[in-house]
Amino acid sequence: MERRRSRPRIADVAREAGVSKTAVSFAFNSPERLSTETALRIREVAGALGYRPNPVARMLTQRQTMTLGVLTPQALAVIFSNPFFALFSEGVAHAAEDLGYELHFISPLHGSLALAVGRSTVDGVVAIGLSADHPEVEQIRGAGLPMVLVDSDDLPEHSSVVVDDEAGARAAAEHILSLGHRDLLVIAVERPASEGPADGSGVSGEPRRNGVTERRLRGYRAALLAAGGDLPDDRIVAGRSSIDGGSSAFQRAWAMGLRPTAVLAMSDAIAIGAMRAARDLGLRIPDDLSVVGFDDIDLAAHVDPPLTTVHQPIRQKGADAVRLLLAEVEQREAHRPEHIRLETRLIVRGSTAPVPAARLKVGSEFPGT
Amino acid sequence: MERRRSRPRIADVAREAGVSKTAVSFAFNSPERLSTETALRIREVAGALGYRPNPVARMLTQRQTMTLGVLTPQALAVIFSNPFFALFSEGVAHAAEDLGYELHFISPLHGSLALAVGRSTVDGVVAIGLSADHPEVEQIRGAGLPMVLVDSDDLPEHSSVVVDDEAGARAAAEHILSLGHRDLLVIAVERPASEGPADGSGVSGEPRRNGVTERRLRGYRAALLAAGGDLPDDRIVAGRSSIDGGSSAFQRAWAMGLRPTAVLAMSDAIAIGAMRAARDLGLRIPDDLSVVGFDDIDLAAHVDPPLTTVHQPIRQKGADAVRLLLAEVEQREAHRPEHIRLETRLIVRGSTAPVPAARLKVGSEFPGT
DNA sequence: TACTGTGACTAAACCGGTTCACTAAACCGG
DNA sequence: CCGGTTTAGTGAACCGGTTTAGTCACAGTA
Repeated sequence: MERRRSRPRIADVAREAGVSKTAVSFAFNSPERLSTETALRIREVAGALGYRPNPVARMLTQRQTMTLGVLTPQALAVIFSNPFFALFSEGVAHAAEDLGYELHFISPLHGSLALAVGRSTVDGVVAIGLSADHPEVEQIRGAGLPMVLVDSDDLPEHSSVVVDDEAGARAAAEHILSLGHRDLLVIAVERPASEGPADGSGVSGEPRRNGVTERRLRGYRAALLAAGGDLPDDRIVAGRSSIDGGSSAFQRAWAMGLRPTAVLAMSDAIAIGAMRAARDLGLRIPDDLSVVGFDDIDLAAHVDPPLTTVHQPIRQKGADAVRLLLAEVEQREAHRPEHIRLETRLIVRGSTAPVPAARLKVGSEFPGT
Repeated sequence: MERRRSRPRIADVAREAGVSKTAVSFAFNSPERLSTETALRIREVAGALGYRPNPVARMLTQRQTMTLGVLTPQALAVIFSNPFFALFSEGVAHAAEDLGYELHFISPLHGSLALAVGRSTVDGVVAIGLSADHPEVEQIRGAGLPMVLVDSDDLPEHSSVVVDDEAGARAAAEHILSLGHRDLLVIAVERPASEGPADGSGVSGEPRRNGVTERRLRGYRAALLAAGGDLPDDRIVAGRSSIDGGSSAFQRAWAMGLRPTAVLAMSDAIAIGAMRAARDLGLRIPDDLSVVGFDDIDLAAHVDPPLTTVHQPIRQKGADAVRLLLAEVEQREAHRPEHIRLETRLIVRGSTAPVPAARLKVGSEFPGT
């Protein structure tokens, strides 16, 4: 007696139940087309055999996978250690689950995002943090795969979700200026190595050239300009968007001789790292140094002192992206791309305070002006 | 002229290039079986047509998906907000990426994990935190899908990865005891609603009955027993494994009149929440209250004071699980399940200190003994 | 009795690839 | 020039389902 080691197929069930493959298929998908007894009997036989319809075969005939992709230019391992991304995924996951879709994370495979995209079996993609000129954007468009861009520059052909980064950054800078600070340090998110020039030069410490960083920088600048100051390049450093990244960026700035009274950080992780580094250097927060973050991750309210930061609706960003994507996936024809811009909001907590008296310059002028 | 709206198929490329489907397939998968020029020409035609082999069809014929599933009994949204899981995923993702596999997260779909498993197209699954008697374990075995269990009780048929929870918990308790503490509070991870009894009763605050909680409880007990004490049920409370969960669990204990000098928390998130709640109640840490966590997530070293905790190699757990799973996936026959047990290590930081003098009982006896 | 309709079920085509078995032509040493 | 091996390529079967277009038996109607 030969032992069948592979899973039973629809044909096995059909033979065993003495019906056609079609009948078995009907028994599962449209039982009303069969007499009640037949449908029941088929399902019984199927159960006894341990039959489970092969989902890959089903995907092939239905020409849809009921799976959505989340595309990121960074490795999964990096992604998961980023609290911002965790929140975003939460939003995406929630919406996808509600609508009955599975989720598939697409990140560079063997260093190649193109390869990963080619292999992936999804009905549509949410791309996060992918600059609009990234080559994969073109690849996905070429493949005719519906896509929603999040935190990119707007592309007319694709729906998109962004937050008003510029207004948020401006609010952060205005808050700091209103407290009398004039000597600022901006810590941006550095460009990851994978996006750097091929020769590997100038990778570390260089601000990312993508939309988010640019927009936030514009916001900071706008506030400073309105107050009669400006933001010279040597007041901008960059680091990885993590606690350690913020920590070492602040140390680097300190070593370069900078002695700011306030730090504008482009992410909460960076802000928290900067606070740690500052404290290790003997500074008290907010007495000696004010720090403002960006994002308002859950941790922000839980550090000591609680972090003043720019809140952005991260979960909602994920949920909205899925909603837009499904609108396109489910009614392919006659679909017009939609562009959503969500608002930000400054949340003042304990990490900012008036500029220390000792550092107060006469008339609160900007240094050198 | 009819516009072809669907993607080109292999037959289109074959026709356009004047060759057979087989040749096109060869051009991509085994070009050495074709003359160099033919292979090149076919690829050119394919490129011009924007042809991309349909990965679903490929999966069907190859009968493998090059995708691994990560199975969790909780909703994705919950998962992503859990730093422990983020670390674990990091380990899984790293290993999977190295080996050329995609990752697919499987979590309850419309509340049904069974449905999600049925739909998923994976070559094998890593199940985390699924108790061994969970019905889905049986379902997956029935489907003949390779599976590795993480943090469950060992099942002889499946490979598994666990850490030595009992020894870790014992080390934590011994540390606390050696500092003179006798009045302890244990905060366990509560059973999630989805695992509770159907009538919804007794869900909140009840410790989870899965292997991890049990093993850690045993470890705590062993240390206490060896020191001549014990761990009555009213010294154990439970909360969600999050900062807020720990916070409210501690508040609940306090409201019940408990005034411990030390807290043994079953996760760092809970420990951090307990510290916050304690501080809000006017307690100083570690002067008035010592707190020990479990896991050693990245944040543990970054809170104030830095958290004393039991380190477990979370990333490695993920990586090892993938390694074991692939051993089974890639050579289905003649495979013997393997069981890995990783070590834990107590990391003493700033959240634990000798019992406050005011609370020191004569002879350091246990209360009531 | 012939005609029409309906309920229950089926054979065959199809989804889009891969692969097995085979062939025609070129090559090759003796 | 012969028999055997390589090279380059092909047609058909196959993966495991769904779906289209019937077939067949039987009941109802004129």
